[in-house]
Amino acid sequence: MAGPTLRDVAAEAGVSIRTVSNVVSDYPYVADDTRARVQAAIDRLGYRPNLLARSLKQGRSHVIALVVPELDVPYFAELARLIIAEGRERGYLVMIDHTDGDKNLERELILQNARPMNFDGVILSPLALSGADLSERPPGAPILLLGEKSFDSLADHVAIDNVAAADEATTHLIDIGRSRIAAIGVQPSGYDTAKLRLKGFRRAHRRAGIPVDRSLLMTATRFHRTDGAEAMRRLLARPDRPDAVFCFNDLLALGAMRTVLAAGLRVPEDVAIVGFDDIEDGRFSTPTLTTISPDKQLIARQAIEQILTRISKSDDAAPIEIRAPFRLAIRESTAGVPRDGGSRHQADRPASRPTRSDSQP
Amino acid sequence: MAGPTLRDVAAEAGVSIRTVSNVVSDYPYVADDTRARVQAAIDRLGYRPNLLARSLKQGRSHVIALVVPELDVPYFAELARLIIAEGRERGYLVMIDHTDGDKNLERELILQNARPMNFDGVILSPLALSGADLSERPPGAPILLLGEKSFDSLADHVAIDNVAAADEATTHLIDIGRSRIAAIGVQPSGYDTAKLRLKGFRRAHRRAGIPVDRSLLMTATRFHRTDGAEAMRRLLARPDRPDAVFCFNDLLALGAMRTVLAAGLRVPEDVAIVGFDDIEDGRFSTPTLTTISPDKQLIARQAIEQILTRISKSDDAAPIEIRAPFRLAIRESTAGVPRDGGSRHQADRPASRPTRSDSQP
DNA sequence: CATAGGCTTAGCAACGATGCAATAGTGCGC
DNA sequence: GCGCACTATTGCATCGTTGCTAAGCCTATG
Repeated sequence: MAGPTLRDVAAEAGVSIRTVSNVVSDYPYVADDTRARVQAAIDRLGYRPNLLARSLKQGRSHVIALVVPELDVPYFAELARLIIAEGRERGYLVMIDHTDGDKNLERELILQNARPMNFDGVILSPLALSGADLSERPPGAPILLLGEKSFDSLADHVAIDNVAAADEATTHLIDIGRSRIAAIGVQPSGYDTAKLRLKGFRRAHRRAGIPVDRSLLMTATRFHRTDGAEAMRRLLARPDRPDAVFCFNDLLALGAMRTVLAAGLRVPEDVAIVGFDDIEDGRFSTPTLTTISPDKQLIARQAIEQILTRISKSDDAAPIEIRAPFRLAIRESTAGVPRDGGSRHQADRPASRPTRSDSQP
Repeated sequence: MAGPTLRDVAAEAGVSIRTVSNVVSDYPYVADDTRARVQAAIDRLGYRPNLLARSLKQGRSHVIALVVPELDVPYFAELARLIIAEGRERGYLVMIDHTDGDKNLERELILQNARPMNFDGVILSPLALSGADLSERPPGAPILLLGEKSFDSLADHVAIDNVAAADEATTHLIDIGRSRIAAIGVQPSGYDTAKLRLKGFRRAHRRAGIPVDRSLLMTATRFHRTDGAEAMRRLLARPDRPDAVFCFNDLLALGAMRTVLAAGLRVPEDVAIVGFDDIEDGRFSTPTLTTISPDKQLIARQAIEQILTRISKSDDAAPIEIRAPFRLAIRESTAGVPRDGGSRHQADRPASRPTRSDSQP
């Protein structure tokens, strides 16, 4: 169970523990034949350094934690994968934990006291974390936030410009001729993401001179398919249903799409849909989903790079804010089909989709 | 950066380090007032035990690794979430890593030498790992395999009965009147999962007295949507296209479904589709996806329980095999719509789906 | 009154590694 | 011939914690 230690290798090679350590850590002043002898002993015994002991001594674990609300939400899974990969390239292990939505407060607290496991840093994708929570954090491993700018930045963060992105998505709906546009994903309070996306939604309306119908702002406690489906059901039950929906994430959008289609309506002809996040599902739904596509690869890289900088330099500089790029991926769910008023049941399903503004894998 | 240690607390409380340790670990023979004094000091300083040091001393890290091929494949993400949760309940941290498909061999090897991080155990979901690879593993942390029975079991494993499940899925297609049934996901070699599912597929045919058309067995190098879409494209290009498809996982099925719908055909009327895994996407696709639904919750629990048993008892008993239950979730993609020969373009989209054998969230 | 036994506290060594710096041995220049 | 720079190897202390065990005290019991 215990595995060989430096001591065992030293005995095997007939040198001191220290010399073995020197070989392992590539210390230059080791005679060639000694090095060879030690290496042979290492191979023979199958020695592997005990990272726990090394970490303890060095005061650094080479592990960073990634905390997301829910790992099985595709956006987070995709991001987690990229962050793990980025960390690995730099010799860091990434430990994932999830807060399960609302329980986050308690979990968050545990993570702010994250010293226990000796994470060298924590990358946190907050749901309902306030600036106050952050400021109460005891000094320890650096924290980096993914997503929203949490009030007065008390920590680094990496995010796309949510307002601009939501604006662009909404403007796209306006551009294809929609005017009764609903929003799904509005949050009661505290959730920065939703706030910023709503802000962009409003801004687009303002610029286009279209009033926002407040009754079309649908709240969603969580950002799952089922919430999107439910919100859309409420929307369809109204006499004056919307002709487009901007959903604050792709899962909401896919849930909403399901409801629209199951009700016998067409997407985008009757209801155009735009999502947010560009998860893979949306590239294979029917119709495929128009969505805001953040550059996840870049987000992952910048997050890791920035937190490693903090770690290595114990950098006390002011928190920085990193803007990652995004683009609007236009697909079939808004397919540029012009709004044509009453002819609601004109065609069957088109045999092949006409426009394809975005590559389909 | 360093945080207070036992020593600091001891000084603060005016007792020995050992006594503080006794308080922290709930040793019963500590005088009440001493305990109170120490606790106060702990609170005042914000002391948190250093788990690295504790692990080093105890020779146990309370971390287990979960290695999956790809974290952003929904099935694995869902499973990972459950396993993390199960581990957490038992005081274990679960560290996730992914092998990225084929690179797995090298990564696997690293993980078999997983001692570095001092994982107490490794839960591995292998893609192309052979029994030989396993037997070469140096003795160390116990390994548990998720999924297929890898030849002569050299490690515990938890899995559903893939042959029976594939059989049931295929039989369902036969029961609703299909006879030209394709399979998507056949693997060239070495991949146990695919082999077993193909075996069940054949068995169902044999029992029903229907010959298997080998040209309908579609290989797929990976199990992604795009592979399913591509395979289905090849199938549809044939003059004698199939009337049903059994896909070896849900992603393949969703990709295949996309292709069928984009070609202007109907699911299930023209082509019925069954998947495997029951990922959430399939419950919200249109049509919703009939699929084999393994009891993931139970798989996660049993995997954690079994590996913790091995860890705690350093149990040398023979490897055991745990069968998790599954069921066939019948949804719209096979919706019991009877096969009606030529009338391919009969109806428009049904306004509301007729049968609903499975709950829709 | 002596002794056993329970309570309470603490000292020491050790987990496996590395930082620091000392000890030798060699070759070189002046 | 001596000091100095450089190479090669090593011992000791230490990271923060816990296992083991001793020591002191107090109470109950024969």
